[in-house]
Amino acid sequence: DTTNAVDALSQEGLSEEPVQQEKETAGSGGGGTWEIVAGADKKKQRRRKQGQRKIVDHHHQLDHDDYNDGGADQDDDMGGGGYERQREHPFIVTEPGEVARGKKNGLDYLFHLYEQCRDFLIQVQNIAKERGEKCPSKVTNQVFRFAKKAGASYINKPKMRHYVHCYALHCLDHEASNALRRAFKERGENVGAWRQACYKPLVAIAARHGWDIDAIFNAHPRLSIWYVPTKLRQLCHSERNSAQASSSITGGNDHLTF
Amino acid sequence: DTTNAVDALSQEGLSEEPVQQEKETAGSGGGGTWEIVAGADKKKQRRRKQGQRKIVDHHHQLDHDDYNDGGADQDDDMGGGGYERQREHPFIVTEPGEVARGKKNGLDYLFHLYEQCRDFLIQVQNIAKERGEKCPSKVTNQVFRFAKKAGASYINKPKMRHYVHCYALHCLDHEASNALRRAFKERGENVGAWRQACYKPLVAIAARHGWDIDAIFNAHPRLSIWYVPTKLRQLCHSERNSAQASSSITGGNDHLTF
DNA sequence: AGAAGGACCAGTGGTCCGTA
DNA sequence: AGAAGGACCAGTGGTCCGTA
Repeated sequence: DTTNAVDALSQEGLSEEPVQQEKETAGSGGGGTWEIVAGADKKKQRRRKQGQRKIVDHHHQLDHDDYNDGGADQDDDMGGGGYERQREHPFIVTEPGEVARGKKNGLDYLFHLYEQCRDFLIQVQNIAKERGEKCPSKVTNQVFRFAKKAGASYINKPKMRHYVHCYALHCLDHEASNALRRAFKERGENVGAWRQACYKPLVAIAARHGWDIDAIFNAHPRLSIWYVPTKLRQLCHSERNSAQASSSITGGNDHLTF
Repeated sequence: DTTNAVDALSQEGLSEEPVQQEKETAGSGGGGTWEIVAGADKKKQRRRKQGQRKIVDHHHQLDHDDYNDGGADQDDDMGGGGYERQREHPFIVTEPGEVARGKKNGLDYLFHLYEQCRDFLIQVQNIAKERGEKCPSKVTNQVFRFAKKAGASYINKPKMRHYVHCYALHCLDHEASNALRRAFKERGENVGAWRQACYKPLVAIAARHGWDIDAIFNAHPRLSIWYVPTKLRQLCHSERNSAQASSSITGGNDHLTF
């Protein structure tokens, strides 16, 4: 029931950013060898590397074809002159069934990405079983790599992990999820605000199920393949503790009293 | 039912080896800087580092007490003069119930280590649940670290992983496991030979269960906390393929024929 | 400001191989 | 030779932060 019709929900074309190349590390001072010897704390330095100034690589403008294989129409302001790298359009809060207009993607499309990842996982699992190899039960790095190789370059780990709990609400309480989307769209809230708001109803669901958020995820066939996000786990934990504290004050009958 | 009585099965005292210290890396040639610059293939080199000659560190003989905290009786030949580091006695093939004599450990003791690991896992799980953290379902590095901190220095990952399939046979077919031990003891075989022989009956069990060795492990409450060893998985896989090939020749009714 | 994602990092699973 | 285990390494889960 993962319909391909939903693919139409994604806006054609992608957001763009200039492709940039890291500057050659040619002698950024005087004695290059000294830097290697002295750079004992490599870990700190590795991060800082990114901070070095970058320049547009004009060579790549020549063999343009090697890079522009996406087929997405480049119908907009490339006036800058630099070569453009593509990013997905940002999400906006849409009602169920609503297609985002302009250079935006809607939430049905977001949730569709989770279904696509599931499909990729199933493929990875089938290949693993065929080969008699270890078979992942969750969406792992291996699955993200597979998705990328299969051409789904718009799927990436940080994005999928970022919205997992939103997808969880969508799975576990479709009506509540839809209502939340409508409310936040009406109020003109941005995606970040909607995303934050998804935590609360999930914590309420957890409360009704003995606070076992792992069991809740695992009990749902489509959700069970996703790792429980750290923040959701932490919220459930601290909320459980608060709930126990207040119920023990009011004389509630949990294991802390009597 | 993890009885403490089994602890008595381990021989008191431990095998010993001199404590040695890695030589200072002081100028192993002439131009130290060149080595760093030229040593592009670090990964190969790191292994080789271990191969450097080592010397006994006589300083440590002075503050002896800091190291000799094990309490195991040092009643044997320390004649060498070097400080002694402890190792577990090697295993020998023993019958069920038999206690190994001399500086050896028996197989009941080996299997008892698996039960101990299970206890440590349960403790780690309880702590994680209490804190609302991710809860391991298998014996992970975290569990081995916990065991070590708890004083069970004789438990380590390479050893436990090495004999997992032997423990699997012990769990899944106690009678076959016991019979194998008696046979190999009688024949005077060493532990390595017995260990190798444990694979075959496991593959036979897998054959009877549709070759799904993961499902077999997971179905057993004590075995499910252990990762399926790579070699056992591979054996099941290749044996399944051979079995299918031969049954399709004989006209067997599996999914490859008709 | 809000947002997408490359790339980093601490700690993992797996086991080699230097040790005795 | 047979065996125990320190320590290594490739690839993981998790997410920061440089990018636009």
